[in-house]
Amino acid sequence: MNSFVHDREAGNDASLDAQAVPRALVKGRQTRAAILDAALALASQIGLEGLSIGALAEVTGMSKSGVFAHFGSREELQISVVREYHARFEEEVFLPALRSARGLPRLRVLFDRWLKRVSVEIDSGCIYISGAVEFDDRPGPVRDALVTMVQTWQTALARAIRAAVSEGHLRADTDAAQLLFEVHGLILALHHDARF
Amino acid sequence: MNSFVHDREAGNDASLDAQAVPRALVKGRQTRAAILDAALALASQIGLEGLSIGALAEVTGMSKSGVFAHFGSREELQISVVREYHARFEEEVFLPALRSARGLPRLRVLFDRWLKRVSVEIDSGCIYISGAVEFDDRPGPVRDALVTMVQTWQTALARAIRAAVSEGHLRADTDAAQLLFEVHGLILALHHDARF
DNA sequence: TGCAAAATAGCACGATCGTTCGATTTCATT
DNA sequence: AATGAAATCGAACGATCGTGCTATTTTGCA
Repeated sequence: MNSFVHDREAGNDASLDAQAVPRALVKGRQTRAAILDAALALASQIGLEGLSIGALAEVTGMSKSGVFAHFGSREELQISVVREYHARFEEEVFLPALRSARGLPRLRVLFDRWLKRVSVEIDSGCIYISGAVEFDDRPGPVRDALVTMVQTWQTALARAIRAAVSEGHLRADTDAAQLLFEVHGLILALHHDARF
Repeated sequence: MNSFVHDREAGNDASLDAQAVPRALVKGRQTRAAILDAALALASQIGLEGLSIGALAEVTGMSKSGVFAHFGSREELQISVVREYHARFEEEVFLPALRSARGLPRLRVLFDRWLKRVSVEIDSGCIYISGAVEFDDRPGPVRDALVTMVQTWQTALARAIRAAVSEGHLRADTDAAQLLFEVHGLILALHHDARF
């Protein structure tokens, strides 16, 4: 479900939508996507905790209950935002890197795009980072979702580092975890300085 | 006012309190300090934005308006918390380092205590870090106070680095800003991993 | 073109928020 | 002990929050 390449088994639940299922319900998905889009922008600015259904309704021009009905609860909305951010992150950072050669080239693209997303697109902060700070002391499903997403990304990155090592592009004695930690620190410091 | 060693001119506004001023008002300061103590603990856990006067009143066992009267506004309360955190940070991290020899020894103590404060005392998150994330998109006095405090600390640290260079403890071509950036990244990554 | 279902709106609820204000208690000084 | 100021309380306000209902509109298919 949260992919980043691994696990591709029970995936295709979107193949027979408009035909087998009696009601096609397109409009619903559309507005839901529009709401999620606005929610993502809002959450990037004021944080996942600051996200309110009322503000979201005002931005999208619909009623509070109309927005609410799409998610069933505020918590589910927050989780949906996290998932949406994850999907976009994957699409803009991870997937393009797959077109580069395994090893250092791919690792470079990964790092490059990550860095760009954090520094250039600075108008909308990284939800992985702000979410980690907001929910580090707040157990629950939202925190769980965040942890899962961040871990997925870190794992994918670690895999890319190890690939670069096994390709001979990085020194054989490279400590993948250590390098990952340092790169992560660099990104965090950059994000901090750029936004604050 | 926010010290970290520099500027020591118009400082002593606490010398003639209990005598020259007609009314001594001790109790007021006391409870204010108690409230601030609770506020600091609360803000460290749920963030400066999550800080609410109602919760603070419940924790301290007094009425909402009683708490409120000490600060005049929620914003002023938040700023007071930032200042209090700053004061404690200075006392626990910066001042002890002054007892070590100028140069690398002092820099070591600074880094050591900073790291300890961020990782060991992990139960209460760093307000510099969480505040930066919460207020990076929220202009106003609280953000201004945070920026000032963080900058004060960074400046002090940069000064210590340059001192270590001029003492010959670090290579003469050391880029202080770069080293500061890297150390900062290390702290941020550590804080992230430890709490999340 | 109808009809059922899905999508959305409207309204109200209890809770909590920051803040105001007048009454009351606690305190330091004469 | 009396007094005036400082500290604290209690109640209320308007606003906003998430959420639960019941209408009403919109949609997709026969």
